[in-house]
Amino acid sequence: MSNSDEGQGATIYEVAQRAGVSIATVSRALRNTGPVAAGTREKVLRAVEELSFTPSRLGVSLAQGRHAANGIVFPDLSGPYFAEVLLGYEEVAAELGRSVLILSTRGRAAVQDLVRDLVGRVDGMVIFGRTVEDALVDEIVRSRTPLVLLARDPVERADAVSSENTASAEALATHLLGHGYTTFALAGDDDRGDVTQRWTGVRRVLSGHGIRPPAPLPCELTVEGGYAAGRTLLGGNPGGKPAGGRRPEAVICADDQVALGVILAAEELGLDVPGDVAITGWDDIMAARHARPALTTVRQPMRLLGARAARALDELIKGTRTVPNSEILPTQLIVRSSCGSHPLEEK
Amino acid sequence: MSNSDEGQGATIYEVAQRAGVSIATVSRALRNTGPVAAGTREKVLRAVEELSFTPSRLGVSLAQGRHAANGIVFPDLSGPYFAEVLLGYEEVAAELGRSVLILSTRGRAAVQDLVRDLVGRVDGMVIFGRTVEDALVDEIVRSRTPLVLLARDPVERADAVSSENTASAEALATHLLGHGYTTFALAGDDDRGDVTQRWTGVRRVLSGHGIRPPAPLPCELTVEGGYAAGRTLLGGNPGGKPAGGRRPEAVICADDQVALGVILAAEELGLDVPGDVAITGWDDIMAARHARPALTTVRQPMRLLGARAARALDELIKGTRTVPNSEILPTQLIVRSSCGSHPLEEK
DNA sequence: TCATTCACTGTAAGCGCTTCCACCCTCTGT
DNA sequence: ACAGAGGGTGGAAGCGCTTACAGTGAATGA
Repeated sequence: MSNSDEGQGATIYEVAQRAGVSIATVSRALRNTGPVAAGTREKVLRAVEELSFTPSRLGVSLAQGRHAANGIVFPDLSGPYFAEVLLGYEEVAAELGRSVLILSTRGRAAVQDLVRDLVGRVDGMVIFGRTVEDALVDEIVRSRTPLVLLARDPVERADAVSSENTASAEALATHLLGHGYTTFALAGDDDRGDVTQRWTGVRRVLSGHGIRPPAPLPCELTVEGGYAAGRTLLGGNPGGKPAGGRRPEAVICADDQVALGVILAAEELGLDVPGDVAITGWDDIMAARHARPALTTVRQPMRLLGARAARALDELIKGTRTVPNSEILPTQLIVRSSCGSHPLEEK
Repeated sequence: MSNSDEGQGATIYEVAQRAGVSIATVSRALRNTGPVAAGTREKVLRAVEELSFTPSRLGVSLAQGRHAANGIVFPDLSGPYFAEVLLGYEEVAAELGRSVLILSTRGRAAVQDLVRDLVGRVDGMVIFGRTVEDALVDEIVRSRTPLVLLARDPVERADAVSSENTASAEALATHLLGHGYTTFALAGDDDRGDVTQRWTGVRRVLSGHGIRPPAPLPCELTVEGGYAAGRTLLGGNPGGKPAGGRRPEAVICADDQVALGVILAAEELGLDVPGDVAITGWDDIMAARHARPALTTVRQPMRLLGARAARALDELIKGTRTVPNSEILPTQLIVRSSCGSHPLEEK
């Protein structure tokens, strides 16, 4: 720490000159690749210290032909779901010595270009659901960029990690049937693959019990979207009547945020939850536990999802594994009070 | 789209060869820098198309001496606060043509090295609160890397963006006094600069009313941390009695997550909120509105915080502005029911 | 004592791009 | 008809690093 103003960073040449050696030796000394005499190493390290030298990442990457970074594309960062996944992803990536570049697509005009740019900056990518259109996904796969698809049905020659949807949806629907409900509504459908799977599970159970499954009411997967959907489904729309003419006994929501919005709408319409209408979510975000009433939902392992994606990507990048792999993580039905009263309520 | 297997991406040399021109011309044609005959441009573009050429980001960056990317360091991505800020940040950064690299420090061993690595990958950095120790911040400043500090007291020669804390804390405390409370507890103190400012505001008001301000009970700024703090403050600790010997009438929490935790603890201890104890948060995260009871809190413009930081950083990087700047965004007291009953309750 | 070996070190060729500079060749103005 | 002005282009020098490859000298074994 001799120089308090190091300016814009020294290069390996200056270090070499100061240490009286060649740049090759400096590189070797720093990366422990190839032999370096103890004395020489000493001199190099001192010069490095004195100049507070840090190798230029750009130079290193260009020479090595790798970025030591990977990217992730998601629709939105608002709401806990994606944040949690990102958390798990970043954690593992860091552990594996990779930086993380993020790209959120919501409301973005030139998604294609942004994604292409991102691809050029990383060794591998994770893409969430249907944020990127199929043609581009295909282009990425063909460019041999390691790719992991998250929460989406697999694609040829790319990995996929997602959490179980259909079976847990069946469990959820079965539970609701156990409450005796016979009229249902589905809120939220964003063309997201995982949501579609959930509806499939629900439909299957309802059909199996002779109930004609309702068409999902599309809405944005946010509290606001859920609120709007809630007004429509529960009768607050201009017509004063619910869509189907009759108010459903239970509203199954695509995720927790939608459910929270529907609860707000119900409250505003003077309906009691779950007395007048049962409401369920999906994800088990923090607010689900703290909501009034607490939300019955399906917990998915959000962090783990990100973590697994990061590991899968690492294998692909390192070439440890070359055959594509598809992983499905288990979920868990969490019964709280929003779906109706229970003798012993889970907290 | 002639070739369905492009392999690992063509270089500018191959494009040049195919177009029958020099790489200099290809570069000029692509970046519109310098004159290129119409016919030539045509040939180049065709070759680019045929090879589906994308300039290597590494090459471009190395030649231009810029990354077109910036970084952000935050303690944790769990919880809505940081996610929201990140959202605003990434949005503006993308708009300005910069990628975003993220680094979360919680539970990370070699933070220093990770941060240094990050610095080497970007044109500028945003650092949250006290995630990075002062010496390193100083080192970054000296290295002339554009730097914006978020939610933290300014440092010489670096920008700072934060939201107002002290005055709104005074408003909050004043409001609570208006309810007639005389005994208070403060929950949460993570050495975060912004929290300290909040306590300062609260203390000032309490002192001004002849109330001896309590020492904050340190706890992690999470729901779990808040729960633990709540048990201690409200009497659920092994001793069976609150810390001060007497249960406080109001618990002012460092943020909403802590408040939610304290509410859980209160509930578990059979206490009514706000009947037996009033509780307030800070941030106005989504769950605050949906909690039972709904949380009185101070809303801070989380997205805007990120957005402003991104813009400030951009000015610094572009050199549009060279003098450091410090910006403080306004906050707003949101009164809901957790602090006591009100004639007309805000929703 | 001499041919080998081997620990060290330097030279230089990339990695893929941008951009200064020089060059050539049409157009102008006179 | 001729100097001068540009438009259009290629050559080549970087940007900062890694890493064959080719030395150098000292130590080894016979």
